[in-house]
Amino acid sequence: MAAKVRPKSDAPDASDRVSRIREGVTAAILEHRLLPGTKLGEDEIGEIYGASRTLVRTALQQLVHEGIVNIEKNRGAFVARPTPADAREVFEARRLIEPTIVDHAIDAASPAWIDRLQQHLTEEREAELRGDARASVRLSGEFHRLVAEMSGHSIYLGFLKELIARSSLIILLYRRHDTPACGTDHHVGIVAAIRTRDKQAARVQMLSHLREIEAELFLKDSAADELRLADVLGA
Amino acid sequence: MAAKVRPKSDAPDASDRVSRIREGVTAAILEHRLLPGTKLGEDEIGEIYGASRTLVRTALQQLVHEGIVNIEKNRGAFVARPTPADAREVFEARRLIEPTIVDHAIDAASPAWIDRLQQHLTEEREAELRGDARASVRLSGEFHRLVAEMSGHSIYLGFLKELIARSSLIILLYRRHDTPACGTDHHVGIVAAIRTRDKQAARVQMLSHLREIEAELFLKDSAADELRLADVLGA
DNA sequence: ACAGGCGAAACTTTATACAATCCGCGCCCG
DNA sequence: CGGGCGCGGATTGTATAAAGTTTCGCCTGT
Repeated sequence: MAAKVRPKSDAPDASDRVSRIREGVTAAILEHRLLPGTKLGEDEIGEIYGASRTLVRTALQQLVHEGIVNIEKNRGAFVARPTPADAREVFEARRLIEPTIVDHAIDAASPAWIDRLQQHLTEEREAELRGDARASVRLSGEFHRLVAEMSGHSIYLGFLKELIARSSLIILLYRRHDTPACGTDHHVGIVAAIRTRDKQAARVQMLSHLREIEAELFLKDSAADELRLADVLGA
Repeated sequence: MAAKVRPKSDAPDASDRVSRIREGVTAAILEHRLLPGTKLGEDEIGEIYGASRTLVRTALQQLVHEGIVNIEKNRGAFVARPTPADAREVFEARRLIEPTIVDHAIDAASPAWIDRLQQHLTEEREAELRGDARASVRLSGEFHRLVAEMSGHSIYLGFLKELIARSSLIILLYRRHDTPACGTDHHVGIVAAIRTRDKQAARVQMLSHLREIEAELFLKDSAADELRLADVLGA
């Protein structure tokens, strides 16, 4: 038998250099440190992570498939800039999928998972209390991803990961005020519904939570043009 | 040595060699010519398409993200082998998404689209009449993709493309009898409902259509173990 | 004769070199 | 003085070569 311990599948991401690049860039986008339209030069990223362009390139291509990076031929890679139409589609898809996800999450709920959710709520509250906007927005997205992981449905999880990443860009582009990206209060209510295994309440609260997020956006196409112009000039 | 006559015109996909590879392999998988577990060697594919391994590699990575190819580290790329659990997830996701898709398709239905659907039904019937199983299974999947394109929702379309490709592998692995993969009759009924803009009927028929496909599968995990074992021994 | 280990071949992975393309800037011309 | 044109730098796309890993065959020892 093989004496060497072989990491069976592509599970460990940290050991893979490509995954480290991908997750680093993803985290930067989810924390609103990389703005839509920012150019992601291959040499530049390669320098940062001490990797060759080959690896950077594969990482960027994965991000393209996740919908948060665009590659223009012979031009390079850029952080994606979702249009208002994209935004509407993303949130419609989330309103369709996430109530079902939370439903399954209740089926799979164990004390360990409940604790995990509770701990996450604490982290969210702490980040909000100390005014750490970057951590707040990241944790808000991670809450939804956590519920999807809980549901155990890998297909839904994959879809939702993509939707969450795009949502982060959308919120950055189209949020009206400086309201928190994702009300922590709603998350508390959802966790409460999961704990009591009240599927109906959980679905309803998830749905209204998503509606409220979308309601805080300003999705007129004119606004997109304004923002786009402003961004170009600012750059 | 290959045709250097590549005019600088950006033809849609044909000029992109990576896309040509990706679509070629995808078509082979959707037509059940490439079986689950088949090794996809880089040199082998590169030879076929007259491309370098670099391009083959990027194409394969895209297919990994579509869920129909697995890459095992230092081992190579293989056609994916969905488990029964994967199969249940895929069909549950389809039952969730496709009724909504057909709903939107009705909103976007135009005479041109109706004609397109009608033409597709004719192709399906012809393929079935002449006993062309490969064309049949391909066209069955394409019908669902066509409806998704009709809906105009690019997010749903992307999700469904992935689900359809995986479904093709699932049907190949777990179909009980040699029943046609996707009853043409159901498609006829769905198109009729779209033509009359009867959303309720369309949703119901799409749902029962998907249920029937799944009902024709044999998704016991024991079967999966047998198959998996056979593969390990055979390899 | 069979089990076990060594070695070579084939493949994937990674890095680097080369070619093609695009953008910016200066020059020339109207 | 303004606009079009062409050249140079920079960046991406592609191919090829070097490096590491796995697998298979053969050979030896018992």
